[in-house]
Amino acid sequence: MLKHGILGLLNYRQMTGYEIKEVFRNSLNYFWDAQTSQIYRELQTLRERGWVTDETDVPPDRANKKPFSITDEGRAELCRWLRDESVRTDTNSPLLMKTFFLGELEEGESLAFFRALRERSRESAAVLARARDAVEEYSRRIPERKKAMFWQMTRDFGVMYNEMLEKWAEHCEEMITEVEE
Amino acid sequence: MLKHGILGLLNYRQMTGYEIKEVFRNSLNYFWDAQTSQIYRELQTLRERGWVTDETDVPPDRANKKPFSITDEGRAELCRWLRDESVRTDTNSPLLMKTFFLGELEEGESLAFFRALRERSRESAAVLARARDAVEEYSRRIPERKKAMFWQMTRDFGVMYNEMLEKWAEHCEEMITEVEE
DNA sequence: TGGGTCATGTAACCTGTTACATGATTAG
DNA sequence: CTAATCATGTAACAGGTTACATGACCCA
Repeated sequence: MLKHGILGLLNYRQMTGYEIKEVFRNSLNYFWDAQTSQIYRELQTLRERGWVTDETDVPPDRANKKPFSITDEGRAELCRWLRDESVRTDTNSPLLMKTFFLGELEEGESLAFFRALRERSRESAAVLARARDAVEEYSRRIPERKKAMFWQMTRDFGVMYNEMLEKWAEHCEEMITEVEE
Repeated sequence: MLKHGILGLLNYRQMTGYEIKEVFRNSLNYFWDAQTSQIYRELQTLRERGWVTDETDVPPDRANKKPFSITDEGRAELCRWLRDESVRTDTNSPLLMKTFFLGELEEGESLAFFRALRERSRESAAVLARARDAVEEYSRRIPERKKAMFWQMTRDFGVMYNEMLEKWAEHCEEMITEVEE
């Protein structure tokens, strides 16, 4: 998966591994966490597959920089992946795994679990609220207005998911307290 | 993660690897996908850690069955995990990764993406609707009513997530068509 | 007796994580 | 000059996937 994320970024422009990491940390962080070690490794395999190249016509401004750019094969692969029907339906939720077995704990403890969840949800809501303007601001500086729309969609997902999560946690707390009476 | 799922199930009762697989396939399938190969491997490491044992007092009804049961250490570990604050916030969403770069495709294609998503969402909604009664039915046959409540919560999450997903997909389709005019 | 499903695995691989090492460049 | 941060990696591990192998049991 990270492979295609990297391809997507290199499709915008030539980048070094370090820059890729920065973009993930600053823009894609709320739906993907990328380790530098993995980024550098993936860049090697992408190069072996001929999807990216480190031979760029624009030489780096620093000696210790190693910029990569996407190849035509890489662009083809990016589109193939985007068109691919089989969108993994993000199964495997550690959150629900835990919830499923939460009946083993005392009422107080399971209540605390959902309260902590709501707390964290509120925190990310604050982050996402700021993200809206950041995306708008950034998109104003690039030519392709269309792309910014899809970036905003991922942020909107975050907002809606958060709202849902908070509602769900509340619902669970009610279920627990109703039984307790 | 699967380790603790297995511990949770063995905490209900003694089970073979095959039975564990069946429970995952029939009850936990909409939030976790477990391969048999992994289940058998995890059972070995759980045994090595002393959290489960294959030495059971109740001998299997079939020669080729190998039932496992949870140990006191296993139960302690299960509770430790349930109480653990650091609930991984399920980052890394392949769905959003794809959405982020969807601007590379034609409007028609990106619209098709969200329509397909809504279609799949409606399908799982139907499955989850049936799941409600299944959980109720099953819980009526066991003594611990309390546990069934948490099972229902995971189903409710599924329902709410699905609704959210459908709304989001609709919202995205609107964004695309509004720009297209 | 032969096909289905019950039942247990092994091996290779892929993706992501954790911990660590190291050199180059820049700002104070 | 020195500390921060820019920049590139390696090694070992953990968790999950894919493909395959194999034997027991049951029912028609």
